[in-house]
Parts: sequence; C-alpha cells; structure tokens
Amino acid sequence: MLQQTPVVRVIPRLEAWLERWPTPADLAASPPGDAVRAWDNLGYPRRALWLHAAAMQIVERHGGAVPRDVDALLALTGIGDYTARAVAVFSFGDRHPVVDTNTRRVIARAVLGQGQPGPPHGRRDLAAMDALLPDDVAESTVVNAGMMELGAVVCVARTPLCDACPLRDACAWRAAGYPAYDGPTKAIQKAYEGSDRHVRGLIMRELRAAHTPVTDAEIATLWPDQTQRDRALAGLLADGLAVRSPTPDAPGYLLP
DNA sequence: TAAGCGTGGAG
DNA sequence: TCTCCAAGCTT
Repeated sequence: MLQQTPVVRVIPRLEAWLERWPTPADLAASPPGDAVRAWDNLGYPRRALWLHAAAMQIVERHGGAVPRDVDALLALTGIGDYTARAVAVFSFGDRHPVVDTNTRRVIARAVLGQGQPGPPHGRRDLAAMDALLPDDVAESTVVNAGMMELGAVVCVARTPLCDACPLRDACAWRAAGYPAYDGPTKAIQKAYEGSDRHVRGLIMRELRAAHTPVTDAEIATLWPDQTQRDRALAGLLADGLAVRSPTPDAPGYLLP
C-alpha cells in the first residue's frame, strides 16, 4: 500500500484491510476483485491484484507464513527491492539495506552533497545504503528506520528543515552551501488530465462501485473519446483488473 | 532501460 | 491554477 503512496493515506485503509483479512490465507480465500474493491481509491489498483496474488503464493509456497528470506520475498508478485527488504528488516529484524525514496534523498544530501537523488538505480542504491549500515543487526534496523524517517519528516523534498536536522553538522550538502542540483533529472511525470491513466481510473471507479456488469454503454458515458476508451479497457482486461461478464444475458465488465 | 501505471494533498 | 511528489514494481 505504501508504494508511491503517502503514509497518512494508507493507515486507515490498512487497518480496515487487516481487520477483514488478518492473514495471507484469509486474503487468498477471497476473490481478487474483493481486494481491488477494498483497495478503493488508493491508486495503482494493480497493487491490490498483486497483493492478492502474493497472498496465494504465500499459502502455496510457504504454508501461509510470510517468508523471511529476501529472495523468497522477491519472488512474490509485486514485491521488489524495497518491499522485500522492508519486510525482512522491519518485520523479522534482519540486516539488509532498505532503500526507499526517503533514504535515497538523505544519502544524496548528507553523504553525496547533492540537493536531490538521481534516478533510482537498484544495485548502486543498495550498495550505498549497505555501506552505511552498522554491523550490529539491532543497530542496523534502527539505521534503516532512521534514514527513512529522517527523509520523511526532516529531510523532505520541498523545504527540508535543515536547522532542526540531527545530521546538520555532518551533512555534505549543508557543508557545501546547499548547491543547486545539476545532475541527471528524474523522468518527467506526464499530465494526468486526459491521459490513459485518467480513463483507466474512471473505468475502475465504475467497476468498483458496480455489483452487476458494467455495460459498454455505461462506459461510453465516462469518456468521450472511443479510441482512448477502448485502449484503456483493453489494458484493464490485459492486466486482469477487469473481466468480461460470463453470462450472455448480462453482458459487460466486472472486477475479477 | 525506460515507460507506464492512480490519486490526492501541499506549496 | 499548476507543478511536484508520495515507504515502487513490472514489462
């Protein structure tokens, strides 16, 4: 849920989610569409599908217990470098480098003296964080958490609170006089308004609200451009976020 | 490797 | 208003 999503928006949804599905087996026993509906407007609904798939994999491969091994975690659908290590570190207390957007920003500033992190680079980012971790396992988990928290609360993207920062006397960026960032720029985010993502979002909102098949006519009311509509719907079908109604008497589209 | 993938809040 | 950005992942 936290992938590319602010913490404050996740918390209430997470609590409701865990009340309904306390274990992976509970989630795996529900249809994937229920997960997509409970996901509601958190964004990137594929994550709900992936989480459901991961729950099924955890039941099949690991007897319903979330694995502790990073490679086993990485093998789960929707679990990447960040999430796998976050689980291994924060749930199991093991020693691995956890690198998220906050960590990358703190390293860029405090260590490299740059105002912003460059584009993410998996191996290099992991190695950079690994070099900062103390050997002691318990201490390493605190450093992992501390780097993330510092980036989330103090060393924030827009207006960092440098005067209140516990690293102010050790920060390379501060020591260099806060030079403007001139390195490689991160990929520009395209406009959402009128994009395919926008149309997909409109269709998904309709599918989540409906408990009977959504017809082509209803989808047609959501967006004027048929070509773009068709492309969005085809994408949702390909992603498994929508399925065709199995009953000929009630044609249309449903959550899986 | 780079593009595609939602949504909403803050400055 | 508009731009940026938010505990990334997959193809």
